[in-house]
Amino acid sequence: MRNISDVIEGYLRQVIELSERDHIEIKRSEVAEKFQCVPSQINYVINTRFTVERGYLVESKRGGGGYIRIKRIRLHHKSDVIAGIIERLEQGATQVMAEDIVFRLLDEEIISKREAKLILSAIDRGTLLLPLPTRDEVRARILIAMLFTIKYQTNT
Amino acid sequence: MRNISDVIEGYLRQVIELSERDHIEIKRSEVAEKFQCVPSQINYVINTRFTVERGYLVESKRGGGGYIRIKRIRLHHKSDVIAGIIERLEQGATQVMAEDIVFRLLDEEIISKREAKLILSAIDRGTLLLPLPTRDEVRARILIAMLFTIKYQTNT
DNA sequence: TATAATTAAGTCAAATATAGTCAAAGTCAA
DNA sequence: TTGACTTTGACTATATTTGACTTAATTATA
Repeated sequence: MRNISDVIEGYLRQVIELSERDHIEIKRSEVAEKFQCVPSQINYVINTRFTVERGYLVESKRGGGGYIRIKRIRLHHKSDVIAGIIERLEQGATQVMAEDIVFRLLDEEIISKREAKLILSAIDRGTLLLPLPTRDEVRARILIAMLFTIKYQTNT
Repeated sequence: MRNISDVIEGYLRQVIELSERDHIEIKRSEVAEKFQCVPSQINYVINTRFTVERGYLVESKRGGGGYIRIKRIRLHHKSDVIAGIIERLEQGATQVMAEDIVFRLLDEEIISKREAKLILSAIDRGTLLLPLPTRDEVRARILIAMLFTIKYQTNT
């Protein structure tokens, strides 16, 4: 038997997922009613699961017509870092340049260690095995393609 | 009669064996109850028998709805799948072939969804932008390089 | 327009529900 | 009879649930 907090978390996530907008609005008392719990349980779920660190922003209003609004946030930081990198990549990328970029992304915690290794292996000169300057051009295109993927990825 | 730790170990192994999923979830107190022992005995069994070296991964959660989750990790399976794929890749890879491989890896839970997207973006014909047959050769090399990375990766 | 009533949401701490750690005591085979 | 392994339980750490009390916004009323 699972705990009710996890169930409510799952429900809210799903509502957000299915929503067209980037935010949802709920009535605390209604959700509490739906799951047969006290209203403050909803606060507990929100405070422990829908945090900024996890990519959510929460606003609310009390009184008549009150609500709790949960918004998904994309860290600007990440997008900006990637956008800047892509720009510099447009001219082609040597292996050293590419490696620096990958380490930077790792450092900024935009990619994981495993992803870093994956990317590095793909852009290695020994892997591409093409003559210059084609090699640096292809390397840049591969890196740009992967960065785009990371940039526009949904937060799951 | 054997000692209770061995009995509990056998029981847990069997539960894992019979489970459809690749992991099981137990309640420490329930298992302790079932075998008439103190709860910490379960920790002892897990710490001495369900270790990473023996191919298990354990996670847990305290508090209401808490659990201990034991996951079987099949290192060999993974290696074998990858080895088989690499062999077939030696001749070069069309985009369709490569995509099939990535989906297979995703299905086998050898790579994550995000990693799959990353790989797919790297090997796309629009990314490589090379004439055939070079393109298929380079694609195969990139894929092989990434698969090697995944295969020999340490479990962190 | 003040003020009171009503309607929501927020806070916080106690009670409860689990799991983890560690060391002392016990067991058993070499 | 010693050393590795096992058993046990007191104590700790963490997560969830619950409810009393507080705060804020809106609506009704004097």
